[in-house]
Amino acid sequence: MQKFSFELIKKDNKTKARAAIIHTPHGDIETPAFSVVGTKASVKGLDETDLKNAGSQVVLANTYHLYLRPGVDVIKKFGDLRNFMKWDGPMITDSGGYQVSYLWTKGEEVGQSVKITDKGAKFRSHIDGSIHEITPEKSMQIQKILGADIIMAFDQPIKLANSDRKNKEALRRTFDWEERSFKEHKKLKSDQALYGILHGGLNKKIRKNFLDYILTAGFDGIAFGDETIGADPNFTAKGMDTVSEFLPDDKPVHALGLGGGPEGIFVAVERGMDTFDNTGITRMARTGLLFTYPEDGGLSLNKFRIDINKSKFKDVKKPISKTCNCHTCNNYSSAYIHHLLVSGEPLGVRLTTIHNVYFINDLMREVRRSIINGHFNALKKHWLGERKY
RNA sequence: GCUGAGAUGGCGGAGUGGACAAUCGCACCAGACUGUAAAUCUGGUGGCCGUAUGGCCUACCUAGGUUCGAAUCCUAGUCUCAGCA
Repeated sequence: MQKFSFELIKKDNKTKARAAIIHTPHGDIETPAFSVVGTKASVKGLDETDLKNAGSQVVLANTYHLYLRPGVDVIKKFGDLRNFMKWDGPMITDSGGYQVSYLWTKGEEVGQSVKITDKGAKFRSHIDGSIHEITPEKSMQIQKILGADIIMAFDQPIKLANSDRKNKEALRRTFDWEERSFKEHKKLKSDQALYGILHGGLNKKIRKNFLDYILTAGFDGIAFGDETIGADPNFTAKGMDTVSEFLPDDKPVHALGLGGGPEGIFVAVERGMDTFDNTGITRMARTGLLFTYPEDGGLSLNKFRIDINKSKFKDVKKPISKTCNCHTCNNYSSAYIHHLLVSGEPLGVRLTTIHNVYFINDLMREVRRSIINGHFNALKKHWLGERKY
């Protein structure tokens, strides 16, 4: 079984964009690459065959959700998550830090709460209300059982809406938690690659300090975190610009929750990101927002997507995209997809998800090719025109 | 044919004399969707005054009537449904 390693193939000479191969015990990831999100050991609507056909190389799953259900004991019986869900390629798991401290904002509003102390995060299960605690150590232990090739340090994300005092505390705690994650990971003698999560918002100094810490500590990779890499590409650019120039050549960089569709991708790739995950790709598919290529009329203005729910598609014979080569576009009309989604037919979700996942993977392949061939900027121009971020 | 119930906006369905341009649901339209408690969420939905906290018009089967005022009360008509035959 091959060990985890990062092999740089080609660097773009004008930007920080780079093509590489992340070698993992369960296969290679040719980067830049998108990791599809299968939080609860499932990419909603798709199985392994669908994912492979859509060009997916790696799947991200979630510690928080799988810990609560089905529980680590069940996964243990299957050896690891990969066997449980029948995915034989590389996997990433998130540490659960994001979920317990961020996704619970909604819960807090209705009286549920998460108590975060230096020890860890105490929270109530959204499934049955039972009380649980995840500490950095426990997150590492759970992630070892889940058995992904790439795992994340346990952190407490900064929230822009929070007070400076609260964020300062979160940052200090995150340093501490990541250090403890690292120690526990060593103690467990796991061959998984542990990424340190890079925080600091738009503050260049904090970001740089954090990066220095991650590098000197010896994490296997860097995960660019917090809210700055959301849905707004301009904001993403600002966040990444704080450290882009300092990213090392010998470590993979992952962008956690990179939004912004194709624009967000170009912004991130040209700032040195190798992999990224995003729930929006599959969620948008479920809600009918489907990606389109420039050849189909996709552009920044329409965010490279159409809303298949619109009644104007109800009798359109053409596929979603005439350029796309996915299973859905090769076989079905826009009208049929429109009908399936509007009628709430499960097949609709499967077909739209196949399309969006294929689209992003295809774009990533094209981006990779362009970096290797030295045409990255030309490709970017083809997609974004003269738009600058 | 008899007896009873009813007719409200695209549909279903509240309201039963002033606070009703009319609760609500669906449908429709628009928007949002970051390390997925998300096939979800938010907003709009008679017309016109560019937008409105505002104003005017047309509206609750039809035609009359009572009243300062009616979707709501009265009279007649038309239609629908249920039971009986």
